[in-house]
Amino acid sequence: MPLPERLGSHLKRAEQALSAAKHAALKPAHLTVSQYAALLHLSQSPGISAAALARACAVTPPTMNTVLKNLQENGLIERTPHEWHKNILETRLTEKGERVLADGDTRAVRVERGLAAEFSAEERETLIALLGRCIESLQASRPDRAGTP
Amino acid sequence: MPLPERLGSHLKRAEQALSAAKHAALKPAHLTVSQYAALLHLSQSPGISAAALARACAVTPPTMNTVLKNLQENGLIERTPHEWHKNILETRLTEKGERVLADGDTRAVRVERGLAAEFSAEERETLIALLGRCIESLQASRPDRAGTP
DNA sequence: TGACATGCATTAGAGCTCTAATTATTGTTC
DNA sequence: GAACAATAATTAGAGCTCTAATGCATGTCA
Repeated sequence: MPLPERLGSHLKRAEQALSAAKHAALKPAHLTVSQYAALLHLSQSPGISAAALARACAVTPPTMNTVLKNLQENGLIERTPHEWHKNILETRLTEKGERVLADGDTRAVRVERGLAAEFSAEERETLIALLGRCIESLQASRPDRAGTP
Repeated sequence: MPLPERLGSHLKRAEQALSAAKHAALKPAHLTVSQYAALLHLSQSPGISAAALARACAVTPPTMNTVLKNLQENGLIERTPHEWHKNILETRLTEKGERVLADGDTRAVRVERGLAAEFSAEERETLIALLGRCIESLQASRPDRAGTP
């Protein structure tokens, strides 16, 4: 099967370009793409557990664990035991985390807007719909992950 | 900016789903997705240098170095000094590498065909074209990488 | 010939990602 | 109450990825 016919190669390159662009954009904020994603979801659901955050960011718990570890070392988040549910660590942004996220967000959104400006509203919808079908199709072929969001 | 409006989140999830599907498909062949990509390009350009292979796979030379190191340890490739250009290591598939690649290729192509079957020919072209514009747009915003394929 | 640019290979270091396994807690079911 | 399932957190280990820096070889140009 010739490479240009494989949807996967195009998909991979596009994601790679996006990731590289965001990485470069977030560098001045001293954030990685993953750290930014975690902070963003965290700001929208304060006190969320690491496992739930992992689901929101579509990564596995151990992955989120390493990301959170680095964020904590940099003082951007704090993790405190849940009041009565002893097996949960509530994760929250620190003040510094709020500031850094705000800075990073303007930079990341700039990239997203630049990309969005490349397309018309109709094209954006088409692209999102097609990507959604990719995701569904690929997940359907993996029964073990059927219900994973 | 709301998350569902960000093209990036959809792009990332689609790539993640594809990568996971391929990883699972290649597991019985004892290959990672990156190793498979390297072997595939290698079979099409025998004797290519590691740097050129890195460009073909759209990764950096050190990345390709680690991939090749693992492939060599598993006896799938061999690297011999270039005849007269002493600074180049020619990389080639071993017989075992050929066999493993053939096995992995049928598995990987199965995933690609399954994904492609989700769409009509027109839809596939549309998706590839839209992804191509994503790549161009994102690379244009990174002057340092302008000419990188 | 010497200085320089180019390209290849490699190392060091940081960070992300996964699977697999372990431990602990909570809530349910018999 | 005891066994069980479900969820959360964590560790271990392998692998990929990047940037930055170094060393070496080749070819070009003054």
